[in-house]
Amino acid sequence: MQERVTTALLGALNGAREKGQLKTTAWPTLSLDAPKRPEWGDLASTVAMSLASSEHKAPHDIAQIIVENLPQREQLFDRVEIVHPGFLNLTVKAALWQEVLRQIELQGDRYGRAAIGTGRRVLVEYVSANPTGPLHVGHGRGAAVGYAVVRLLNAIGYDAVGEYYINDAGRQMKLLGASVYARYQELSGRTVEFPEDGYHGSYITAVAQQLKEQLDLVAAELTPVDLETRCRSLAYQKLLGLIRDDLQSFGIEIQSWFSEASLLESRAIERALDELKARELLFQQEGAWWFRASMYGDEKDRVVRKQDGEYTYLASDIAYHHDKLRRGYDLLIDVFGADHHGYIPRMHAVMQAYGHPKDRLHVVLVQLVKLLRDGVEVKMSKRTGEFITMREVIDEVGADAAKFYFLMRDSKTHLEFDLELAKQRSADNPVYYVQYAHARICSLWRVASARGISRPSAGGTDLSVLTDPDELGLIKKLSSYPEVIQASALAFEPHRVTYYLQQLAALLHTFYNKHRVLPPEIEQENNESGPGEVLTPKRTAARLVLMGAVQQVLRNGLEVLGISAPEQM
RNA sequence: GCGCCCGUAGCUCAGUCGGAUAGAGCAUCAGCCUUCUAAGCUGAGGGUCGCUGGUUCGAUUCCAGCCGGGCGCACCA
Repeated sequence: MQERVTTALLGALNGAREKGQLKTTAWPTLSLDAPKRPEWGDLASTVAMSLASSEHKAPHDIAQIIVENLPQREQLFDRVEIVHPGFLNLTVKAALWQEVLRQIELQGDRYGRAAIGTGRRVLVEYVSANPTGPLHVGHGRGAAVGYAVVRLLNAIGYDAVGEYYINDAGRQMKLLGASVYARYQELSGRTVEFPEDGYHGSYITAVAQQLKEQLDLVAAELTPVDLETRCRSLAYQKLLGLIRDDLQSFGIEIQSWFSEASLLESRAIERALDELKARELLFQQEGAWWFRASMYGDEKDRVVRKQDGEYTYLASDIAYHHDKLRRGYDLLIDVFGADHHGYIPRMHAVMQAYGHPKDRLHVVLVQLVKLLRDGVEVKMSKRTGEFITMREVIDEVGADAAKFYFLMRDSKTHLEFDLELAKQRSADNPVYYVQYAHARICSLWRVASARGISRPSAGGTDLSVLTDPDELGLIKKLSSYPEVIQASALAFEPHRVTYYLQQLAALLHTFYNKHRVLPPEIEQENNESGPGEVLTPKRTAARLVLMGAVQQVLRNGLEVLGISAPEQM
């Protein structure tokens, strides 16, 4: 609908220019908002006001010119008004709104999808937690956001893939091995010194316990060093398996897993750095190799290879992003925890060092989650290994509620997550509010079929009876859904969808309480379906079509976020 | 000290490519189920959009400076 009106406005502007009434060559972007007050029409444009300065005309006069040149004015609009100082308020014909319902029925699951990104490949890297322990709540938010971003991009035509970068090389892995080794020794009655920066979490002991039998078999044949190495690889597999399981229970499907260690094995790090050397973007100083990040806006140059010959984490990351580019992705997205924001400039520098624009990489920041229980903060400490795991949250509140909560707020702002609140099956919990709207409509189908009323198709139903403000309000909301999806996807901001769904659900609940869709079971004298209206079969049919469209959009919206749409609650 | 993010109702937060009287949920108060799911609805109260300047016909939105909160500034990952 917005598209149709925008086209008409553009036609008016071009028409006026041909007649010499307007001179501006490049029109500003025509944005149409739904005005706050119903008497201001369905859609409003501020274009006349923004043209005022370049045209040297009063906004009101420009608006007048636009109105005079508006093509198909009679067919499209019931009312066209100019309001001081130059608002153009348009009231679209009800018949056109009703048309939206036919479109939704026709497009079904595809309603809201678009082809904007067709032919462009995107790689979204998210979670990427070290496989040295279970995922915690913060990872859960990153997972929900990353997954939703992938689905949103796919919805508007991009070929987007989610990838998990496994940090399975370097110091953290060594520490993991040493920690498990120490716990294993303890379990076998020997005492060894626990590594200084080792992992203290109780899950390490649990892993050691689980591996004990396996390790006992080989313990006698291996040197302590080899045994520790064995601990490392077994613990790594175990923990990565747990992470995969956790993500699966959370309903997150990650298409691709990329191992950091594979970069070392394949000498990809060397090759990636050689390429930088060839471009004279590496230099040696004090026995270390440095990347000239400062040439591309980072605050200083960064070490990629230490004095002792070891690569830094940045070296792996350079090679990893180099690899992503080589794999031919048009856009790279990294979902980072906000505590890594200092890393962004150097990654942008990497992009440019390889000759790409820096916005070829977009970083989505996800702020930390403040976990509460009954309003009291639950403290987490990485050092002692005491933290709330993602698994605990899923078990306690369910995957749907957890996802919705994580996606409710702009990911770059802090999020309070109250476990008790998220668990409550009440108005306090927005996910149920939205799902309930969906289930209520499904219930209509059940009752209708029990009473022998079949579901009408939009094409074969007279929708002209849908003129009530509540009905038109719902339709207008439905018609803006595709725009919401596009804007949300292009901004990488899934929270816009959760917000939209809550608004749509609110309109549905209001409608549902105020108006009837199906006739009452028993014939009644009073056959009112709402204030001053009579429920005729015609009205029932039209409203069923409307309900079907609302259900479709609720389902599509939940689907794109990876949240279920239950038929019964 | 430098850099990034945030500051909107008592609380948690939407909104902001500059627009008309700033929104939702929670909490508080008052109502609504013999008829399609009350996990719902209706109404009421509640705001110097952190502060001060600037740009503009118009600023919560853009710019600058301050104040407050979070995070980051390794030859760690």
